[in-house]
Parts: sequence; C-alpha cells; structure tokens
Amino acid sequence: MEHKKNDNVFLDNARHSMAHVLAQAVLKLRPNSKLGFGPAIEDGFYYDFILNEPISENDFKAIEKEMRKIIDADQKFEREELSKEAAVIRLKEMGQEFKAEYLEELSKNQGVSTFSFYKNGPFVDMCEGPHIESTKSVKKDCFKLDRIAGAYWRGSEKNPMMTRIYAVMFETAEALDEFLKRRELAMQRDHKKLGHELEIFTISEEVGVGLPLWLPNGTIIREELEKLAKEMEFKQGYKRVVTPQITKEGLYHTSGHLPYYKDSMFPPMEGDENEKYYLKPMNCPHHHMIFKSLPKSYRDLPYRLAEYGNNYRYEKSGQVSGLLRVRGMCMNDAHIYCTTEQVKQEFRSVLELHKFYYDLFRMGEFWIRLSMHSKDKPDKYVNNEELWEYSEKLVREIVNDLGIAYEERAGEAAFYGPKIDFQVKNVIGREETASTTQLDFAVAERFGLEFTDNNGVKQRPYIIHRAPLGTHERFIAFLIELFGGAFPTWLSPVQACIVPVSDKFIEYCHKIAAELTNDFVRVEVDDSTDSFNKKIRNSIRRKNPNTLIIGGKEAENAEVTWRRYCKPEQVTMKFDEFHKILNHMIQKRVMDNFADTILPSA
RNA sequence: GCCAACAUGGCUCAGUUGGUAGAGCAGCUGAUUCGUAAUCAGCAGGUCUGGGGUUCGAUUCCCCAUGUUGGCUCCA
Repeated sequence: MEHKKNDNVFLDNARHSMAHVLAQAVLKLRPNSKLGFGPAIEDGFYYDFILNEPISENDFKAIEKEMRKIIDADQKFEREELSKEAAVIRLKEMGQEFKAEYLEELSKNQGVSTFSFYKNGPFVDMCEGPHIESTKSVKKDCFKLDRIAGAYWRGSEKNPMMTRIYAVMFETAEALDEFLKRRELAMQRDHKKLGHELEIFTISEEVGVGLPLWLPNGTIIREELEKLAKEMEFKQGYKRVVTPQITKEGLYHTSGHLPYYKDSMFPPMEGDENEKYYLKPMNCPHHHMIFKSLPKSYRDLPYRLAEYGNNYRYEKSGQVSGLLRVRGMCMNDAHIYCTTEQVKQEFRSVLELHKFYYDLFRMGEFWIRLSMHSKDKPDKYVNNEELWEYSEKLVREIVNDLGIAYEERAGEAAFYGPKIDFQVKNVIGREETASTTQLDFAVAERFGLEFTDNNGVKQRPYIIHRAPLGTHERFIAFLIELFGGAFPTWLSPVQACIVPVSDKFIEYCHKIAAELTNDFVRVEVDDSTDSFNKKIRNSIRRKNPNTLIIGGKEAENAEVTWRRYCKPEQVTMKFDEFHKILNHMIQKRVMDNFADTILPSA
C-alpha cells in the first residue's frame, strides 16, 4: 500500500483524525499500549501499537463500536504547544516511550523546539496535525477496519515489531462501498487467480516456492513475447548470446556483487577442487566477459549484447508471491557498451524502446523513478563525483526530452551509476517496478573492459544495463491483470476456437482447422460431446479472442461465423476472407483485445 | 526473515459445540447432436497440509513445521 496523501485536504485530515480515534479506542480495550505513528494513507489510515495482549481481526467489531461512540461524543480536537522540557515530561507521564524517542530525534536532527499535542476527549497524542474540528464531522459508516499487519518501528528490522491496524476510509459510506467493490473486482483480475484458471502457470511445493512452472498456455505467451523482443532487438543491432546458469565465485568478487548481495543469492555449490559455484543472479558479468573475450575497437561500438537470461535470486520467503516476486526468473536483458559520445543516443533509444512496448500494451499509467546517488552515503557508491554528476544530468535530460513523468530519489541508485525504474500500478493499486535501466560508468573499470579509440588510446566504455520487458514472470503477471486474462490474438494460447453447431459439421471444422494450422495458427476444434451452448460457454470462459461458429449455412457456403471476445456483435464471412484477416492480425500483432482497435480487412 | 489470518477431493465451498466427511464444477462411462454463456443419467475421487500432544476417540482442542494470503523490511 502506498503511503501517499491525496489532494482532498479535509479527507486527509479526517483520516488522520480517525487514526487518533482508533488509538483512543484501542487504548480503551488494551490500556497501557504504546503508540507508534498513525498517519493518513492513500485509502484510509493506520496506527501502530505495541500491545501487551495481542489483538486480532475478531476484535475489529469491538474497536469499531468504540470508535463510533467517540464520533458520537463530539470530541473537539484541541492543540497545545509545549516546550521540549514540558513535552518530555508529558510523554513520560503518558508512558509513550516511542513518541519520546521521536521527540529527541526531531529536536536533534531538525532543531524543533516546541512540540504540538492534540487532545480529543481523554486522548492526547504528540502530533503535528492538522486535524478536523470535531470527531462528529466524520460519518460513522464511512470507515472500516481492514487488516492487521506487523510493521517495524521506524521501518527498520532492527527495531521492535509493532502491530499495525489498517483502516479504509472515504468521505461517505457510498464512496467506501464503491472502493470495496472496486477492490473486489480487481481481485477477480489477480494474476494468480487468472493464471490458474487460464492454465498459464502453476507453483508446486515440491519444486519450491518462487519457482513457477510454466504450463503450455503460459509458455506460448512467453515465446510470443520473446519473439517480439528478439525482432525489436534485431532491428536495433543487438547481438544475441547465451551464457551458463552457474558461475565460479570469483566473477562475483570482480563484479562487486558478492560482498553486498550475498544474502540475495542462492548458497554456493561446491565444485571440483573446492571451487565454489553460484547460480547466476544477473547476467551482466557474463556479458562483460563476452565483451572482453576479443579486443574491441571504437569501430565495434556501440556493442549490444542481448539474452533472455535465467536468473536466480534467493528472495526472502515472506516476499515471494505468484509471478510478481520469484526466485527463478527469465529476463529480457541486454548490455550496451558504448563511447561517451554515443551514450546519450543509446540511452535515448533504450527509453524509446520502453515507450514503444508500453504504448503497444497500453500500460497507460506508468512513470519513471530516477534513482540518483547520495553524497551522504559514500560507502554505498563508487567514488567519482564528476562522473555521477555527468551521468545523472544526462539521464535527467533524456527523460525530460521524452516527456515521461518522473520523480527523483536520492540515495537509491545502483552502486555503479544512476538507475531508472519504470513504475506501474497493479490492479489493486500497489506500485511495482516493471523494468530497470541503469547507466554504468564504473564496472568497466572493475572488469578491465576497454576499447581502442581512433587515436590508438585505450578507453573505458560506458555500459547501459537494460531490460524493457523486465522478466517474463513479472511482465506476464502485469499483462494478465491489465488484460483481465483476455490476450490479443497474437499472444493468445488458442487463436481460434472452432465450435460446430452439431456433429454433422465436424468434418468441415477439421478441414478449415487444418488450413489454419498450416499457417501456424493455434486453432482448436471443440469436437467434445458437450452441447452447443456449453461449447460456446467454454470458449468464452477461456477468453479465446476468436470463436468460429460452424453450422449448416457456413459449411455449405465455405463461411465462418466469427465471434470476438471483446465485442458482442458477430459476423459471417467467407472462410478465406477470415483466414486473411486472422493472418494479418497475428503477423502485425494487432491488439484486438481492445474493443477500439481497428482490425485489418481482407 | 518478522507480524497476522488461513489450509477439507483437480477447482469452488459445506460440515462436525470432539464420535474418522458432503455438494456443485472438472474427470471417466453411457445416452443426447442441439444455432450463441451449463443436456441427462451413472461411476470414480478425500487417511480433512505434515508431524507431535491432550483424549476412550481429533478433520475439529493445544504445540511445532510447511504452504498460502495481506502487511513490514528488502529488492543488483
């Protein structure tokens, strides 16, 4: 859940005020609980507690009842300013040590000298505000306690774990209801649910968590995406390579990954002669070794190496989820080695390629997170201020030129250069990174990568790390949710499902199916003993983009009745005509899963 | 990894205040061949996630493990 406030100031203040009401209610049921923070968030609010007796969702009713009583009591929010000394005493009286810790921090780091407290009824909280006037201005039925979660104090796993109670809240009961309904609807599109129903992937406990098995339908989608990526990369002059799944330890010392990211790697295997091998968590070092295998001239640059590479990362067990966070993944990876003069154009083409894909799939709501370095964390980053400034300026310029929305974050870059994350929102509104691009000015040095320039002088190349389609796992999860499982014909596991009205027409069905198969169309004839109605239902339930209905009329006239998934109307036409249109849709990768897409004519 | 909830046939879910389970869908067999979202009948399928404990008796209560879901942290 994103902790972002919205534009409605009243709603924001009301949510924050209700967090105080929640705290008051919890303190009544669990006296002597310690308070953490209780802010407004995107869809509601939360409050963090240390409870001496655990609470569960079964207690929600009692807490909500208490909260409604507080609303009825018409408690006024009153602000009081205290000096630091008085505030310390007050918090000590209240027994709120976490607030006291925060007070010390505010005083020390931000030079705050007076501290505001808000009182409503018997409840007092150190809090910056603002608040609404009275609890009475909140409607009693416009909020709902949502769930309980653990959350570390100040977000650090070194600190104690608090109990966080989340609530959803809107201005009116209707708005709340609508939100809950929308969320319910979004769950219907969850890639885990649809991925199972449409037989795209499965996860087996025996194979391992985070190691999805791709079923035949999912494999088709993967391969079609891969075909698209390979064509795009071919046109842009990438060379394809293949690298092994495991590698000797030393390579990751050279890359600098091992000391920092060991925890995220699968533990090593012992090979011959006590040599340790690791499953590769990324492809860059291998590509660097390919770059290095032959001397390079400036004439070879830009040198673009591409691979749909399998990577394995030991994600924490609690983090693994469906296809969104896995331990084994396949990445649309490539590394571009180029000169200082070329880097801007290359970086630009990479971003344009992203934009091409995102427009094609209509991943409309995306933005860029520009992760920059931070001078405050010198040990986290390569020490070369000049190159950092240069690279960051360059990246910022290109993003500005392309007019893509972005936000900048200091201190989140990779250790070797600035990072661009393409952020999207999944169906339930959670923000996810779809792909990452990095500008790397440092690793060439570590690997000793060089090329000879036109003066015969050795130079270090810039390296661009890019993966516009991210990993198959995550990208297909997005597509499933974005399309609600209804893929365009070119990506769809079954491209045409042929349904005979009765047995009599099965022969004709197989005849046209054979013609389509001959053109590599993925076609299926439903020759089961199900009723006609049932066959229609099945084809639609599987979200086949095209269903062909064949009865006497069609068989006699060499026609098909074509029913599309995304549009209710259907047409009858000559089979040859349909065949041409279908071929065209597949070859041109027409996004016919969107109702407004104009289809080619025969 | 941490916090919480959950775990019943392939799937969706009933059920037992402790006396070893039931439905629909899917599957199989047979009949039916039908013009736009479920034809009918029959059969088969579960030691109620795994392991311990309490009990005459546990799917039900307790503990542990595993997995799932939602958060926290992390995310090259």
